[in-house]
Amino acid sequence: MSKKKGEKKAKSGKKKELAALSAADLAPAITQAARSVRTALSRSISDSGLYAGQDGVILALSEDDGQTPGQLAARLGVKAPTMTRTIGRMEAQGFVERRADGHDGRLTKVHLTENGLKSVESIGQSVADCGAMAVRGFSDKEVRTLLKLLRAVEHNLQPEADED
Amino acid sequence: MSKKKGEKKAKSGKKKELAALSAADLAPAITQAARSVRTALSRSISDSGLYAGQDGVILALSEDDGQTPGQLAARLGVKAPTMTRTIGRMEAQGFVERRADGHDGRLTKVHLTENGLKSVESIGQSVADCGAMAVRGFSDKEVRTLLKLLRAVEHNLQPEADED
DNA sequence: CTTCTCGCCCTTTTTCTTGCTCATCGGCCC
DNA sequence: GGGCCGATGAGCAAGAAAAAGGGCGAGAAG
Repeated sequence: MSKKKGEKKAKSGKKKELAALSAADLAPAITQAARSVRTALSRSISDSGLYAGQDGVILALSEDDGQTPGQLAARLGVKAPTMTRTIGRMEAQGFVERRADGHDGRLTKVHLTENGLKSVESIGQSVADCGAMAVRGFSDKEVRTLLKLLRAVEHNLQPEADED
Repeated sequence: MSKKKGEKKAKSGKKKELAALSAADLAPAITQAARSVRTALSRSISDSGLYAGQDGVILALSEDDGQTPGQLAARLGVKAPTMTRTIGRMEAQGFVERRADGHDGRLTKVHLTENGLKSVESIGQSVADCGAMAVRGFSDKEVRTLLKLLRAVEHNLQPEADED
């Protein structure tokens, strides 16, 4: 697998190399952008008493209450163990609560508590505010383009959903 | 699905609200996309023996060897303590080594070891490969647009660089 | 037809890492 | 000597992978 491209600047004269260079820059770019978003969002929602990554659980539950950890994990794009621990912490914080499903003993339904329900709009506002700050100066078309490309990237990187 | 989005507050009915909704979707989208990139990259470089986040150190050092932790942190967009710990672990793994600067006692220069130097091309290949997979099906123009928007987002979220 | 066992699914636990914030220590410049 | 900058340490949390626990259902056997 020794694909010695040698020096990066040793271009073979193919335009594909230029695209490859851009693609190589994409991973760091998206990582840094996500870190910035994460940090900004973390500060926005810290006054609500929760941490980055918990906001998605609140919002997902506000749309469909009583989801299982697996559903939440799939919806938010994280692994099940991560969701389990996040739920456990949010339960300790009093935002959500776990209820055993009567029909399937292996299922656990996650419900918003009153406290969690009250924080929904605050969280939504913080997320929207953070997003608005991120796209400050963008045209509406640019925002939609960014959104579309982001989702395409996410779709391209799904290991299972490789329909190519 | 009962998506009662307009239920939280009575909006004023301006077209700006539509943009706000897109902006609200941006934070989750970029977070999930970054998670996918991080996971894919982590698997790509795991056979090189290092973890996600360490690749940037290797590549940055391959371009300019002997940088200080602070320079690396600024370059990779992480905080100094994070870089310190990452460097410490990579030093234990044998990829980099710390050397005290003779002129300034408070500075620490980070250098690539022979082992680290050998992994440079493999890492660069993994990053490029991951980026290429992420933008599969994208036109060259779309890739550049995504890159540009990503950097603009990052710039918008810098607390210090608030030139507004 | 009943019952038991095996396999699968979902959840949870554990261990590793990155990343941030706050706090500390040490060396340099004024 | 005092302030400042840079590096480091401690504590908190997310996220991933590997593995364990428990329940449900289907299929085989009586």
